[in-house]
Amino acid sequence: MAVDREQVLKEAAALLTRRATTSMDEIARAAGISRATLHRHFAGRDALIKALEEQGIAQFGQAMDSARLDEGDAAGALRRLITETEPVADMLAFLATENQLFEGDEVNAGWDRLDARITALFRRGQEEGDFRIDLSPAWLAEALYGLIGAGAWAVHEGRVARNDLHHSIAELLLGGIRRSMEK
Amino acid sequence: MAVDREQVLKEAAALLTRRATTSMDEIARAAGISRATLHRHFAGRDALIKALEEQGIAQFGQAMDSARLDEGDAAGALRRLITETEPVADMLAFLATENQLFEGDEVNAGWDRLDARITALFRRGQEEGDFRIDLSPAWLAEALYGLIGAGAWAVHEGRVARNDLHHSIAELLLGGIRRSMEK
DNA sequence: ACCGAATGAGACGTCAATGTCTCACACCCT
DNA sequence: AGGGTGTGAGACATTGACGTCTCATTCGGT
Repeated sequence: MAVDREQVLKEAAALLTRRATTSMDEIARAAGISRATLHRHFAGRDALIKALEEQGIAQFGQAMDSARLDEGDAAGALRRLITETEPVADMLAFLATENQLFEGDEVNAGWDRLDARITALFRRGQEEGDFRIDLSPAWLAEALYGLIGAGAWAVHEGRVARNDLHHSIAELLLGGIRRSMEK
Repeated sequence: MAVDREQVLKEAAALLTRRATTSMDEIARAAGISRATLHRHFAGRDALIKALEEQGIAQFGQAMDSARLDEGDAAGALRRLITETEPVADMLAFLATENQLFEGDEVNAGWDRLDARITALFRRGQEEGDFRIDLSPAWLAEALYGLIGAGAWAVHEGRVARNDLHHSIAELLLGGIRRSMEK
């Protein structure tokens, strides 16, 4: 009976996002396996975290591929990205919350690559005259991560319906809060 | 030489936001004091966390008072809030990131009160026709926390200038990314 | 210059989590 | 039925952080 590695990581991400000090034992029990088995699949806590980061990065990268960031207008690409991102929102929330842990060079490099693609998307939007230029691409990228994290958290807390998530994030990011469009 | 309790808490917030497992020793050194002194001022880690939460809530509450959330239009109030919030952004980032830790009833109640005030502000904006109504006040509140946290982090990383912070947050939140104002 | 208070450095004991190991059991395939 | 694999349960030593304590030093006010 092979352990579902992906499922274990998903549980771990959910727990660690809520409480970074969650013990290996708690993670194991949440995943429905014993601590011994958890250690058989992940050499240790560090290895688990690293696997989590790697999978998160891989999934985020796939979401970006699926979103075809280079096609169409930047706003549409951003909407697609947010939609594609939804299934891995927990993972992303973990990455955004815990990216301070990045100490491995590879993981760092992997994240930098993703970040560069996001930043480039915002820059493209600005160059095409679609996005305002008084907000830096770097900030917009950080804001996107923050909103995705906040969204995942809000869903967890039941403050936002999961179905509304992309809409909530995309509309806020693209259109802001204001109802009327006059300055 | 009285230890600057407030400064210690601020440092602690910055560190703990980045890495929740930061040791007492690291916090002490970051604050420029010895571990012994840190323990003299805070009975233990739990006490430190609690003090952090309490001060964060108190400071956030003061920022809300200073912002006079009930005066003028909601957008203006929100701008004032973000401006007033800037000095305690680290604290707020900690609260927003770690509020999952809330286990003490008092702390929880205190946060709920603040959250209610923020939510009420967004609701007022909607009722006055200033804010769009397809985004729930609860989500807007979460988004605000997320953006403040992301902003504090971005400043830490040098990706955003501290002086640009309120502008970056307020403009994004109020106006969104789009340059042009047509739908 | 002096004295009390506060701090820094470090030495403990304690404890929870970790990582490793063994052994028994359940499952699967032939 | 039988061998192989994967798992659960638990024991065990190790590690690192924690909390407490002592003592020398420094700082600050008078």
